[in-house]
Amino acid sequence: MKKYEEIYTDIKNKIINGDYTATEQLPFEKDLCEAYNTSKMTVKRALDLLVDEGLIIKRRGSGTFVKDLSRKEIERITRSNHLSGFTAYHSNSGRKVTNKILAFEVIQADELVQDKLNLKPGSFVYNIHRVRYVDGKPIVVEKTAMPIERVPGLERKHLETSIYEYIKEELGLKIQSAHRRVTVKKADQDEALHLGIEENDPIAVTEQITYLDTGDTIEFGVTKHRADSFASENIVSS
Amino acid sequence: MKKYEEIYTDIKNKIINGDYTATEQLPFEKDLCEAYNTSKMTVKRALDLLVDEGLIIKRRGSGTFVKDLSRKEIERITRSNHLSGFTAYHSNSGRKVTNKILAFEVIQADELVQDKLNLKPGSFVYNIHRVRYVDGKPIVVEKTAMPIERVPGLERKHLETSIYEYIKEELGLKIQSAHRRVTVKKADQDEALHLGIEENDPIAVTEQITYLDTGDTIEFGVTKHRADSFASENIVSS
DNA sequence: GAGTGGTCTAGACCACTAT
DNA sequence: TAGTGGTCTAGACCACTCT
Repeated sequence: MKKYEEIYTDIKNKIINGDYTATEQLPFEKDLCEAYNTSKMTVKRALDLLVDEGLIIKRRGSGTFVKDLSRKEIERITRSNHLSGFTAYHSNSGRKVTNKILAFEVIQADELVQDKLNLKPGSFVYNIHRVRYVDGKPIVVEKTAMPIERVPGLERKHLETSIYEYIKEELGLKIQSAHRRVTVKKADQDEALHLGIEENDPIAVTEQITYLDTGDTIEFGVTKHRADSFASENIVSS
Repeated sequence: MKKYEEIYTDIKNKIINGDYTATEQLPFEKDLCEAYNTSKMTVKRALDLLVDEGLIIKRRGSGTFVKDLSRKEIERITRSNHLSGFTAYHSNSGRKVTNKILAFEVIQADELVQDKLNLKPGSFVYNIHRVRYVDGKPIVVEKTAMPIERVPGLERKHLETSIYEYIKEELGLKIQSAHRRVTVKKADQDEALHLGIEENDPIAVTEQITYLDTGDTIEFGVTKHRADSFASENIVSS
């Protein structure tokens, strides 16, 4: 493990365990350098990770302090959301993910998809339409477009489990980031039917463009979430 | 301006202007060091900002590349949302923000507020309840709790314009970050009335804890948004 | 093997805060 | 004025990709 990760993890654990409590001052960078037998840049980097994560703040001229966080807020940050797919996310909690496939076809990308995925006119994409269940309960209905040449050999069986797993494990591709947008609307008849809710009930809509570590787009997806199983968290800075 | 910010801005502009296009390879770090007459760490830092922002990706052993971004996606990222208050955000677009004050009182923090703001039992907070309008149209209804000792001298007139402005300009405090959570629900009768929508229409609910640059909590707010004027965007990594 | 980006160092100097 | 964190350097060595 990298040195700055070790320092980061160590200090983070001390905050979680209460060795450093809310608003408490951390040792100075100079002292941390000695304690961890390392240089200033490395300590700074470790601390900056904690700043980004929202656990500490730094004040030039004064020192470094744990934020005025409640226990619950620390917990919330701790199990913070890095990018993980639907299947991975829910399976980690020991729940069972199943999918109903409503459509699986290859079509020419329409203008919206072309634009979002930055494709040439006439490009072909998989068009995937699924309802996704956790422990038998419908959670989201999802429409996804994926450029066929970037996901060769995609089959129906992959949709029934996890497309991301296929992309990662079998194709050996790495997903690097996703650009996400959350809005809110009334469920139409179709959405209500699939999600087991009433028409006009509120739903959350997330639009997502996913990128590989090569920088190429791999997916444009629009996901409709049942209101009772949706939450989105993030930390805004500066 | 700091050197790494200059490099960051320069490269960012080149991407926005199309000097570097989607999927194009950037010069190597070594060459950028020469071009900007600086050291590797500084160039790396500038590039890492662009990575965080979602504009480029780096591949060890290969090089650095512009992401496969559409023009619209570049625009979207460009006018990206740092932390800005309601008034500042909407006024920047030349629109007029007004507020209707439904409640302004000092009360003992209830358990929820105590917990979120990490306050001692019995602490007093301002309890503020406002409807906020942009160009006369109701956009959000907002309930905010602020510890009185951290916002001394808050008056009704500040609520009618911008509390953040008072905090920043008159108290000289600096807001550093906010922890946000987005959920979705049906509007109740009260919310519908204030927002000018129908009961049971969908609304977005954001819960926010705001921190000063001292690390202290300054605000716990719950905001109900009209669906037609709400969107939340973010980039998820790793 | 040559070349990329990633980590880390030891230290200089700067901007800011406290006293 | 002393001490904090912030920026920046010049260079070493490592992990990885490509050919």
